[in-house]
Amino acid sequence: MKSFTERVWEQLKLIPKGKVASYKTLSEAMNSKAYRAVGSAVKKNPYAPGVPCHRVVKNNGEIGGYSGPGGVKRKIEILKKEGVEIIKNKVDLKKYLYEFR
DNA sequence: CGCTTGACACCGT
DNA sequence: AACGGTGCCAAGC
Repeated sequence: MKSFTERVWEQLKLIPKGKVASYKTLSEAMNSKAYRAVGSAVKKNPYAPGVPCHRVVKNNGEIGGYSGPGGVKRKIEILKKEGVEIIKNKVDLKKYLYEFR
C-alpha cells in the first residue's frame, strides 16, 4: 500500500531537469488537495537522487526549506545548475514551473 | 509598481 | 497528540 508520502515521490520523479514544481501543483497532480502534507512527505524522503525533492518549491516560487547538506543554500545551487535561475531565494514559476500533464 | 514580512489554518506521518 | 511545512491574506515602504 503506497503511503501518501510515497505517492509524492512519484510526482517528483516526473519533474524534468531545469524545471520545478510547487507543493500545491504536486498535490493536484496526484488528485489530492493536501499540499500541506506534501511538504511533510518531502521532508521524510530518505532517498537522495531517486527523489529530486530539491526541485520542489513553494507555490509562490520561494525555495522553502531543505533538510539536506548546506540547507536552502545547497538547494538553490542545485536548481541553478539545472538551468533554473534563482532570484532572492525565489524561482520564476512562469518560466520554470512544471505542469503534470 | 515591486518587494518584503508576519500570522493563521490546514494536511499527513 | 504533536510536529513540520505549505498557502493565502494584508500592510507598509
